[in-house]
Amino acid sequence: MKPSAVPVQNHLITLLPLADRQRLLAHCEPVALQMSAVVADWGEPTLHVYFPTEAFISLVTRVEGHPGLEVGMVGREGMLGTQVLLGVPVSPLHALVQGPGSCWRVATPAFQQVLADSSALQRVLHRYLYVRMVQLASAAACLRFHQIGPRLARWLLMSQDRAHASEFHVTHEFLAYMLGVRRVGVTVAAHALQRAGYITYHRGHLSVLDRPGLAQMACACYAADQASYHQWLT
Amino acid sequence: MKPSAVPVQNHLITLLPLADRQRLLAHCEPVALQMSAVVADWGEPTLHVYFPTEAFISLVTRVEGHPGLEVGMVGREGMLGTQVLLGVPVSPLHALVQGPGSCWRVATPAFQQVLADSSALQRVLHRYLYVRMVQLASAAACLRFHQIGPRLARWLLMSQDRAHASEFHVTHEFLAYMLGVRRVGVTVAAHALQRAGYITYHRGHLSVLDRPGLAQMACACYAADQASYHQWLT
DNA sequence: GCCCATCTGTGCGCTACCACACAGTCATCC
DNA sequence: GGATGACTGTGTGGTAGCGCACAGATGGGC
Repeated sequence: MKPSAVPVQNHLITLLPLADRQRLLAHCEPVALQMSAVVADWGEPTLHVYFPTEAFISLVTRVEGHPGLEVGMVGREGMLGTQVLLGVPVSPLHALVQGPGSCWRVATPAFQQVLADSSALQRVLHRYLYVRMVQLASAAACLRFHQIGPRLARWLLMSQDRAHASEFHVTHEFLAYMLGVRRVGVTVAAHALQRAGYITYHRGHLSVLDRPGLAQMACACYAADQASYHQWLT
Repeated sequence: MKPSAVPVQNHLITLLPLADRQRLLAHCEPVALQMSAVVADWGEPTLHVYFPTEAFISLVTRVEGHPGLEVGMVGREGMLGTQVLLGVPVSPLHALVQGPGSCWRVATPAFQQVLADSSALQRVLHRYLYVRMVQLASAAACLRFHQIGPRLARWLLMSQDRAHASEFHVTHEFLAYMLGVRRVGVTVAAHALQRAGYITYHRGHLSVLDRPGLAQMACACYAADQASYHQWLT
């Protein structure tokens, strides 16, 4: 749990040429995000943008009469606060820390300044925003067509990627919230994955045992998301 | 059905200051989109962007093993080709003409040029893109939580808004494709709306009779989408 | 005027998921 | 070490929507 000696980096930032990267990092401050912290909320002003290095964050939309629904994740591969790229410093989503850890944080005005001065940064983040839109569209189809089991498997893979660990803290209750289903539905699906030997869990602690097994179980959206990310962000 | 004498306009364009508007219109050419034409396709290069004036277009995502799923509509209030704003001239979605009619078309390079020179245009279109993202997220939740009846009612309202007419050509089969459900599901839901006196239809020709009735039937996503559009685009 | 393709209505069995309810198990805190 | 709260497993009945199959209606083409 100690910060590693080698500075952990955010992938979007590593894509920048040295000069642009340094200009951005000059305005970055390191912050540690706590589990379950709310980093952004519906309709609230976006005071900072975040580039996770260890932490990862779930993006949750809402619809009246329902508790919420995850429509994206942001980890070391991404950025929180893309709306600032569009000149709209108001968060459209709820952002919940799902994996604690370090993060770069940039105040919105400073970020806008750096962005205006760096076409390389614009290029990278515009592409990232494009990928998010593609993923948002595919998430919609996934929600409509795919069943709990494959969606759960996909969720676990995505979380594992961002947690950089094969174990993490998550309860069935929380998973149900993320996936927009009942807790019992998650219990049944998770049970099946456990019986297949792909995962094991106990009172909120979950371990991935067989990643290829999970990948086989997951819906194709996982691979599709990966592909579009890699297509546009090296 | 004749082009009106008064030039019909696209709402995004009318939001521009006169100078910027004229600069953009100088590169626009009028085109008439035919019913069922495919204006963009998955992974294809975006050679033009479109600003509908009479026409309207459905945006369709896909997921393996399923025919497709509508995730947005573009009519006089919007623009097709927002990915160009992000420097990615490749279409992430399938774009299908759902209401025929006139449209402004701009070649991608010319559009990029005008965009670079007009901060007002950037501002308007960035906001539009933000609204599309919000709507995409809410569409995901709508797909997950809402039933066919309310979703159908919402679809009809959205189409009516964009068709500028209370009648349009659409079959149950097509509606099923858009909504991601079986044709039979649409038949049942449409039947209910007809029995309630909100709509009437016959062999592919549908008329909205009672718009307030439909609005009452539709899920809250309709109002939410409207609200976010008006919040950011006057 | 007839045929045929298209469009709409209906029926039947099935599945995934829902709502609600409750039991068992385990960690932690006093 | 006993109570309490959190977490997971199970059961029962209900419903929305699915897959499949087919029947009736109607408009356009010949």
